[in-house]
Amino acid sequence: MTNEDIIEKLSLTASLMEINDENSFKSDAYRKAAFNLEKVDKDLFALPNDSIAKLDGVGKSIALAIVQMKEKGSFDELDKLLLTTPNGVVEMLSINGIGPKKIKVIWKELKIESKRELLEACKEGRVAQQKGFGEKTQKMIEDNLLFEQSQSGKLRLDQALIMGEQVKKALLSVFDRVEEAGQLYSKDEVVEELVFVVPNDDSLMAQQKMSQISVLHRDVKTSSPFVWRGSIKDTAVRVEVHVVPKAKAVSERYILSASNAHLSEMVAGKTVLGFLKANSFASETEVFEKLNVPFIAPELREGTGEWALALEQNLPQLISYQDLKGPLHNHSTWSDGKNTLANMVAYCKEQGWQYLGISDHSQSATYANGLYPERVLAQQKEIDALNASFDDFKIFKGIESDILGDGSLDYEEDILKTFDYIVASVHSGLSMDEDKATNRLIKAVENPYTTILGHPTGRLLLKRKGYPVDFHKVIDACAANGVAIEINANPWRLDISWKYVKYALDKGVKIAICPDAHENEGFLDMHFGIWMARKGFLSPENCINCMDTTGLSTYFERKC
DNA sequence: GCCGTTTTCGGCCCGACTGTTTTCAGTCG
Repeated sequence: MTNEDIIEKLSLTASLMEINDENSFKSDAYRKAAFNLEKVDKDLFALPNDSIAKLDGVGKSIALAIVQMKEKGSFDELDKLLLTTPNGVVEMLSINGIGPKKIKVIWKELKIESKRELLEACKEGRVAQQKGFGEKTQKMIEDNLLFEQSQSGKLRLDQALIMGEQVKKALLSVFDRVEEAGQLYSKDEVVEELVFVVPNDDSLMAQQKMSQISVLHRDVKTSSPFVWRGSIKDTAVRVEVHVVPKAKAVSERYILSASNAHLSEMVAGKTVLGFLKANSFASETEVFEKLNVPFIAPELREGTGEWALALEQNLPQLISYQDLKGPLHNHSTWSDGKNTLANMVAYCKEQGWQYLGISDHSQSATYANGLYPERVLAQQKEIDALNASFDDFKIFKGIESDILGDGSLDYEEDILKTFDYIVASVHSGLSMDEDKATNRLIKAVENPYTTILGHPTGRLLLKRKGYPVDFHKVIDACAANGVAIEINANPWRLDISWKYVKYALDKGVKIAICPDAHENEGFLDMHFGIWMARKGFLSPENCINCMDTTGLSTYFERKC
């Protein structure tokens, strides 16, 4: 059990208490304890029992709950609540836009005990009739339930990589060679199924071996002698295993992983698909050698212009993780991050980076302990002192400024001008139509103090769609105002989508690959950002955090 | 349930936004 698991269970307890009419101050106490524990950077289970109760917001009862979790993975109070609350009601907590209070009404008044029943009730108009509900709320619940249904079984890339590794390990227990293919190999932002290629000339034997793997469940209807289809047992996660003759393994893996648009392109007089099917290859390198074109990376095989560039010998040198010189969008204990500035610097130095850009939340983000002007100045004083103590490292003074409802930034000019750079992002008022969202972003981009446009759509993959944006207009505004665009590398976001990166580059817009780290481990999310950037043709010279300290300082000064 | 005393009880709680109300409750970041 990790700290995150403990926090999740305490938050769940708070919600269940609200649903079950427990004293609201009691449920608040659990919520507050969970909130405070998010800032604890020590392993809670490693702490001695008596020091757990000394943590902020944790008293005798919650300390006991944590100790019980250490012993048995749960605690009495939560177990009791789970016993009296139907599973389907607990699951409703994941629906965006409704919380414990509304769920209580749905359960107690409408006698609904599952998401399926809730969806029916929405369609029949019964939900809107309840006090406190209305047509719009009903429509929102219905939309969100349908969205959730459409995402069922899909995985974020980070989840897919972990589960893919587990499935691969299971496959390797019965096969000598297993290669990931499909969206795992092309590094899609969302993975719909885990696809593998098993090079094996005896498909019958291979199928028999598959049946020995207990973590996988075969779907008899869709499987065939050469393709095993099914899921990870007890989940909706789809798995596909292609047993292919060894001589065809390279071609098959390529075909299963590239987009149709990529495979339909004409090269050497035939389609790529035809070429791959007609030949055998020892490696992917050989595919391109035979065509006499430079290697096209698996991430780039999307059919978005890569063949034309390859045939002209003009493919850009794609960015790699080693090109990064430091992270720019990060949060410290000054706002809602877990680590102190000094601690973050130590971590960045270990990674071999030259700088750390710190951009804590701005004043409007009160929920995240956003910085009022006096705290901005106090933080900058600490940064000055730290910078004075380094000879080969620099902290850049930034802020993640909320883009307010009217598109303006979150401070007056006297504060805005104190930063080295500003990441401007939207955090509230997310339900906007395309015009409003586009204009709000453009207004922020036109602010002379904006350096980087942060997570432009506010989407959370598989969870929240994000508001609609006219990207061409926003990117054009970035080009006109010299504003870089962030690829937020947090696997929940991956925002801006790689699909718009090429357009941005064509317009001369620079990209920043930002981890949005709230703790040191979060810096490593930049790996996800790098994959997305590669899908979008990004080379190091167009990524601002591939600049060295001097180059980046000059880049920032240009804006100030 | 937690905290901090004006110590063994009484008060806790951030504010914008939305939708449902007719002055506010619920949700979220």
